[in-house]
Amino acid sequence: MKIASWNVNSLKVRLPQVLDWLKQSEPDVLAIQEIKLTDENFPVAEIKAAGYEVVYSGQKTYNGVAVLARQPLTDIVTDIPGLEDPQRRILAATIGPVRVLNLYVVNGQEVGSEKFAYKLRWLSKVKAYIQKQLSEHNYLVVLGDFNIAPEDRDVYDPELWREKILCSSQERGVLGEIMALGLKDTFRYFESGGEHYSWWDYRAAGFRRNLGLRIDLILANDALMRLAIAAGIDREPRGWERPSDHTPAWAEFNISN
DNA sequence: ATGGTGGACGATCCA
Repeated sequence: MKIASWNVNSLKVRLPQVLDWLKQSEPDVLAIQEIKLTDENFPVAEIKAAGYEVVYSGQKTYNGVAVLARQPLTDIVTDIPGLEDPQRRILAATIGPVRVLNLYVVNGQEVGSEKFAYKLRWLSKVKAYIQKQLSEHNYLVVLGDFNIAPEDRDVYDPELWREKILCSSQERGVLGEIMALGLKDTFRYFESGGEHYSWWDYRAAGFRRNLGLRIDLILANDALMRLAIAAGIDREPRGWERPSDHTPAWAEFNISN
């Protein structure tokens, strides 16, 4: 089972690229973030025609998440206990034996800002939900745009980004707490080196110069991690015409469905 | 030089 994550930065603009990527990469599950459209405007027919079932939690202009899968998606959750939030950032679904939790983590703008406080609050509620999900499911994947670079090797210039948003000790601390519940970074199970990124700023020719951060993560619980056979980041879509600023990350597990 | 680009939307907000 191949599971992928991609912040598409507007599904309206990126739908053709999503369909192209599905065809060439053949994931069993694709979690997408920042669809930036309402449920009424979700392109269900196009995605079904590509051979995928889909569930979504949309919002006008900002945020919005969806999960595409070759098999039925069940037990859908879009709101979690203790988090009254109009922003559509969470979508949990079960596909075959695997529970999938798709997250569009709050960006946070700047360390110490009101949005930063919201980010930490949001993460603490999500952490509690993940703890509960771990106790209820044999196989759990938590994936998405985490808006946190886990370590310095995930950042093109760690000194420039030291204690900045996406890299601060507080953000890394909460991510560490979440992973300590029993989740591992699938990418790091297979690749220990630096210069592997999933997001490059549109500005300052970030992609051309590989000035990126690895902030799109696929975490798996220990039982599922034992079945992991590969993980990676597909840089190709970031080089396409009119790209998202993120590129897809993926992980493959030795389970048939 | 406090910039740059991109999406949504229709003046700014968000990333």
